[in-house]
Amino acid sequence: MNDPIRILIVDDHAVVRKGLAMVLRLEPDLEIVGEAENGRIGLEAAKNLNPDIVLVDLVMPEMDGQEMALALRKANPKIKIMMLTGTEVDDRVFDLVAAGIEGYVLKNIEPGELVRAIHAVTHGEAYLHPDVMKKIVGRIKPHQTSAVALTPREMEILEWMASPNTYKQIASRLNVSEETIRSHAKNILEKMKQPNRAQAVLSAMRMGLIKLDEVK
Amino acid sequence: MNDPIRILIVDDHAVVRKGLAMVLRLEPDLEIVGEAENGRIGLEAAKNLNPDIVLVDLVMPEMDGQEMALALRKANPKIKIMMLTGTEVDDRVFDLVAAGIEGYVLKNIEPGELVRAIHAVTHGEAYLHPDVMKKIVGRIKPHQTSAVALTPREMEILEWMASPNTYKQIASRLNVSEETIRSHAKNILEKMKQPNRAQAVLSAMRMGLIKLDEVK
DNA sequence: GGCCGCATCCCCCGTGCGGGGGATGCCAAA
DNA sequence: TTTGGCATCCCCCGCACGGGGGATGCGGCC
Repeated sequence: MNDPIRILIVDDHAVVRKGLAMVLRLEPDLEIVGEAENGRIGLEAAKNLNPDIVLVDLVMPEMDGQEMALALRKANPKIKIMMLTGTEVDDRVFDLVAAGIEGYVLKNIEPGELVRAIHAVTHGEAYLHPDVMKKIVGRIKPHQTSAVALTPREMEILEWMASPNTYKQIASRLNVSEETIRSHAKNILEKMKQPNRAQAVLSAMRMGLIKLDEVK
Repeated sequence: MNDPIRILIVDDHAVVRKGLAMVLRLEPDLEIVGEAENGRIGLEAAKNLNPDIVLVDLVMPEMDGQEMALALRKANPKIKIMMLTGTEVDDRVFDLVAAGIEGYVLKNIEPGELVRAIHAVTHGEAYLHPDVMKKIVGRIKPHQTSAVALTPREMEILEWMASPNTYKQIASRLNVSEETIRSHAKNILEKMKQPNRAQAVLSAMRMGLIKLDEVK
């Protein structure tokens, strides 16, 4: 096998630390290289020990898990971070996954599942607890409003409307008259019930008609 | 143990169906109750057989996996759906997870992993392939590009700029002169190097300064 | 053949907005 | 104390855009 996975545990409750360590030590390919009782100490320990992965409790005195995770991510992005928390999933998960935290598990996780999660995360995968996933997926589709019936040409124009180009510029790109573009735009705005170009684009994005990254 | 998990397999390739069935039959608590070679037949079969979970290939003739999944979800939301697809993850995953599909795995998945995925999904969890997860998480934080130094007031105005309100309307909401808003807007556009209000909003959204759902 | 959706093109008007130039008062840092 | 950032307010200009009214030709559908 490969080298063992080097783990740092950060939690303010000694029982939790010891419990985790005991469970994880049963696995031959896992190695506990350190423990810390708050974020500040944990951050220092992570810098010194350079573990493969850090298990961090979210709620801690002095420096909580979120603060520590963000700082550690900045200091050494190669160290994987697995957030541990109680049974509730609060809104901080969005900031955390956005910051690139690899793992997020609840403390009632089965030991075997935790081990699998650790393996997944150290192998570059992401492991999010089903409840976390549900929450994130829920945010993905805030409004799946009824699709608007746009013609293919209108869809094309709509994409161009998301670009910085003026109607005149769009017209010259598409080799048609500016009036044609304005005419399409008028129809689009009416169909989408939007007051102006900017709102139409935002609305289209909400409906999934336009992707944020594919703008001309 | 409990009753076995009743599985319906929907794939247009007989080899894939047989292969899957063979692998899954090795598990004592899994039972293959039916096979179908396209979405239309699969949909009927699902209604008749009432399986616990349906494994659906994404690309199929007649009625593809997405179409079938959405129809089945509508017809009987209690039947879990696990989408099977090739090696690439296309944009349809967003629609699928938004529609509440529980599982999404690539066909190169290890058999053991597939069995675990089936168990997870039938137990009410979500199982998304790591690449899918990455894509979804990536959408949460599209680009965390270098932040632009906006003053608090400018940030506030920027959020209002994403709304349908004209500068005059924003001004009256905030109890300041229209000129003040225009002045802030000018500074914002200059700082963000954007040609107009619409592009500034899009750019701000890309940078994560504005969230799509929190528009005034 | 008639109807209709679709894409193309045209005109006019009012106004929202971008870009340029200012000014004032406040507060904190130097 | 002076400087500089910040928020507020003012004026002018030109253009992009929204909203209203059209027209033409093409293709499919009944």
